[in-house]
Amino acid sequence: MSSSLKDVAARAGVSARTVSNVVNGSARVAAETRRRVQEAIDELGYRPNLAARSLRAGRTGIIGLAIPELHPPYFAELAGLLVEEAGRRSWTVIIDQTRGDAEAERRLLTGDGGRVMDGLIISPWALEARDLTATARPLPVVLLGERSPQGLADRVAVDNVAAADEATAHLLSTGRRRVAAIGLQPQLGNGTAEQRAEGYRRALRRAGIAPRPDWERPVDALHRGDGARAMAELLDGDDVPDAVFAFSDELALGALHTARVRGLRVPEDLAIVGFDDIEDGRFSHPGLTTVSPDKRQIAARALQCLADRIYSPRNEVPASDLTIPHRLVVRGSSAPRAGTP
Amino acid sequence: MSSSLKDVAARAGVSARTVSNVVNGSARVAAETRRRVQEAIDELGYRPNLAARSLRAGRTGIIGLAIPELHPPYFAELAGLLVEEAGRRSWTVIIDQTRGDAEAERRLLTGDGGRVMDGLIISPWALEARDLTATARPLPVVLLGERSPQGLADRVAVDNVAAADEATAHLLSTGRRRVAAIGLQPQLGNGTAEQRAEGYRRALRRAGIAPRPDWERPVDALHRGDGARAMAELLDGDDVPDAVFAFSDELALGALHTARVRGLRVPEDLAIVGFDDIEDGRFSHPGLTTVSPDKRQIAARALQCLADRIYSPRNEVPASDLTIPHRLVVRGSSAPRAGTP
DNA sequence: TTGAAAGCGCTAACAT
DNA sequence: ATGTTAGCGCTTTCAA
Repeated sequence: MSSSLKDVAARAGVSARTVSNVVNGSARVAAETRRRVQEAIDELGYRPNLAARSLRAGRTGIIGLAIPELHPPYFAELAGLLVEEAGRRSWTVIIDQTRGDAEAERRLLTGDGGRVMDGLIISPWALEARDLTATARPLPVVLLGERSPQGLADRVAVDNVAAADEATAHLLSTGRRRVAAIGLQPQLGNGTAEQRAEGYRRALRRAGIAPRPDWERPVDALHRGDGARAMAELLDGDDVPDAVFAFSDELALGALHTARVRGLRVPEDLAIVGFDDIEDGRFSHPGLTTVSPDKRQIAARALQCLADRIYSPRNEVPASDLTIPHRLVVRGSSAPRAGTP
Repeated sequence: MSSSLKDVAARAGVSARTVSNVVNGSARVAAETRRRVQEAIDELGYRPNLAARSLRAGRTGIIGLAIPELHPPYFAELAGLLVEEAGRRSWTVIIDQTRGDAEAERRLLTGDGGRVMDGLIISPWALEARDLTATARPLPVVLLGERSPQGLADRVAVDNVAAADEATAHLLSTGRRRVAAIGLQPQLGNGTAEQRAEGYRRALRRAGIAPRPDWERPVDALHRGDGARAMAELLDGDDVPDAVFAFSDELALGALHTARVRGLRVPEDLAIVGFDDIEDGRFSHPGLTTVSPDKRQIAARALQCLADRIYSPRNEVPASDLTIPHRLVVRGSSAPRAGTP
């Protein structure tokens, strides 16, 4: 067993109180005493027991991040930023993968199995905001994405409808009229895909184009393979689109893959736009046009929300619903066809 | 404040002991008592305080994962697998990003700032194994990658020399003779790049080719941009290679990017092989030939090492040095040139 | 089967 | 400036 405050105190011939003061640099301690204590600490290799400290403080300094999966580039980047920003606040981050399992999400939210985390940032997949309210949680929670939780919890997200509208409008502006969508998830409750579909349709209608259900392709997950499959379905149809708006960059890269395997030229035969601005899209061929959410801001704001709640006097900070800026990054995959203005 | 064991006990009219028994499902409790207690738990929304439990148990159930950065696909995939495998053991994972900072790595290892973690899995960047021994740690540590710690700590890694040798030999077998390398990191202590360079040179020599220092390109990091830059340097040289072995897939994808921007055909004009088998390489054009380490096994074995130490009676499990299998996955980026056998 | 109580390591209120 | 001590919430030994 490693040594405790008491051991150090004994060795230095002082009381636990004094050692605690030295460790925390808090109260004033005589220089000579401090030296003796520090010596004892070094000799014993003393390290404060954080469990004890947490028990005392009623706080652990640990926050949770719950995402469907860690490895997709979007989540990996976001998680990296959250860990980094959390570090600034001296918080450490526990990562949980919910794998799109409603039960896992619920368990995290209700804190079954015990309270370690001071707060939770969750990117829901299966659950809707409404599910959250059902559970009595003393735990501060921030939702990433999702539809508006109507004051039931904090939420940080981009304006998905507007962003999807812009992306689609951009494709239309390059002269394409036959724009398909990849990435609908009718089976899901979190609403993100639905919002992007709505923006997509809105842009079409504004251009006088009637949305075609057969050009709104559903997917199981947002991985490259799903995008590749959906693209293949589109190309196997009677009527082939000349542009695709994919609801994530990974879907877009999958679609790009299929297009090239099938011998289509991108962007000449098929233009593609994605969503997320992951690094791969900057190095693909052609470069991927995409909606770029300000990920660092998502991370920073989510943590700010959490901090407000954790440090606020006895709950009742009004729930905030923050919209994070995004911008359309145009690259080669949606270049205008030769001859188009 | 949320309710404690005592509150539940009071409400149910039993002692804390009994509530504890119910919560842990441990000792035998009369059905009727259990029901009353459970009712009180539900009513009060009781959740065990894990800090208290940890303090008692002397264990937190939390392990640390320290990696340079979370977002590179290789680390993201590995981290995802580690989180998943840790879950099987009912461990949660705290993630730290060391950003290649020796001081950060050292701090994690020495446990300055206190003990929360029961163990640490670290992928060192700046530190060498030798640095580890300098610190008196009661903390179980597993090294990922690195050179052999000579019994000073557990280590899990692929055979980098052999793998690099295979990759290079594969390029030679497709008829290329002018094989360059991208990814040396002479400033680093962890040895991985050095081992891969060694394997690369070994294969060249075996084929009767003298390694050329100007074709061993150093990089600052393993990102796509670094690979793109290194490739540009190679192409700007007097003498241009017909193949490149990149020490990571990201470097390889960056190199591929540059090659295509410069109008080179891959694999006809330039063959490329990477290392890591990240998902992007499966969807790039052409598909990326790569060394594929068994990442799940890396994760599983690392956790096993940790478990052995954490649960072993009073230290002194001999340090293990595990070699994880890898295989060469051949894709389009290294296809033989037409006319080559 | 259940209760009473000690103690894990730390901080802070109170005392000197 | 430093010592003494209660108590954070839990598990578990000892008793009943």
